[in-house]
Amino acid sequence: MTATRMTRQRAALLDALRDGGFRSAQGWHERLRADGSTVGLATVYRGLQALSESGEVDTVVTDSGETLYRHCGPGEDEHGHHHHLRCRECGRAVDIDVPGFETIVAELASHHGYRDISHTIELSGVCPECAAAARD
Amino acid sequence: MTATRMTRQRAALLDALRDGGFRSAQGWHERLRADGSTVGLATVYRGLQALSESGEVDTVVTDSGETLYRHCGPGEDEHGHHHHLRCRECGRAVDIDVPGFETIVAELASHHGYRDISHTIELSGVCPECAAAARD
DNA sequence: GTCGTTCTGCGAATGATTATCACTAGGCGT
DNA sequence: ACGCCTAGTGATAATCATTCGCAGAACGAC
Repeated sequence: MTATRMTRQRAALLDALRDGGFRSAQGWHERLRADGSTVGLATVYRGLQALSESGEVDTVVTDSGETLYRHCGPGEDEHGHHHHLRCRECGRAVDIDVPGFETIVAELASHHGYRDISHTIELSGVCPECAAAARD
Repeated sequence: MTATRMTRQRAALLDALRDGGFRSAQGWHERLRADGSTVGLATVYRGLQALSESGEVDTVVTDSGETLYRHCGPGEDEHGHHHHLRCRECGRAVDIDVPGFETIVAELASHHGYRDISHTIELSGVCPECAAAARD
């Protein structure tokens, strides 16, 4: 089996990840270095990728094409499909729930004969704090 | 003012674009070459970018990070914000309308105090034809 | 046809991500 | 505690989509 070892780097990543908010892979890398950990960029990418596959981090892709990562449910919610409302400025995000959306999507899909539907909802805006800050 | 000239390349792009379906920039480029036009890749990128800004093409970003382009409303529907159900296999897409979604989003946003909300909905699946073809 | 601008094409540059590969270090068995 | 085996690490090279820079070509108004 594929044993996953808990290394110093991985622990550091998980730890940093814990303070919520979306950050790019390189962003998390910087943060780790800032915290004193000597972690390679490649390792951060690998770690984030692994975590995203195991469902421990969510990922979103920005307009500019970079992938943002964020710590999410510990793992026990395999069903836990939810969405985010992310702040364009600071990356802070709140989990949201769009009632009935999944159902509507399923109906639309079958209506058109499409199968194996997957959906992505990306909501972004400016959070109260950043809006206030921007107002100067 | 910024006069937009109708060049051979741009015409060819618009023409190719007309047969619907999402394709990557490089995909459209290939198609143009296949049709006999000698167009540079950079030109295709520039053209698609311009068209997307003027609202004549829709863009979506795939998981792998490439941007797909597709001809859309001639331009008169500035309000025409709609979504797509795209086939993962052939790129064919149908326009869909998620009733009430915009409203729900607006409510959620204001509930959390977020402003200037923008949203993206990405629906993809396998269309009937491709599903049948895949079934062999 | 002439001219000023915009557009095109090419290749080089960028930026994010992934692969490579020799080396380090978890961690299980003893 | 000791060693071994393998997964993990890190620096760098490679990849891939996209953008830039610039010399020359092509629009289209006069």
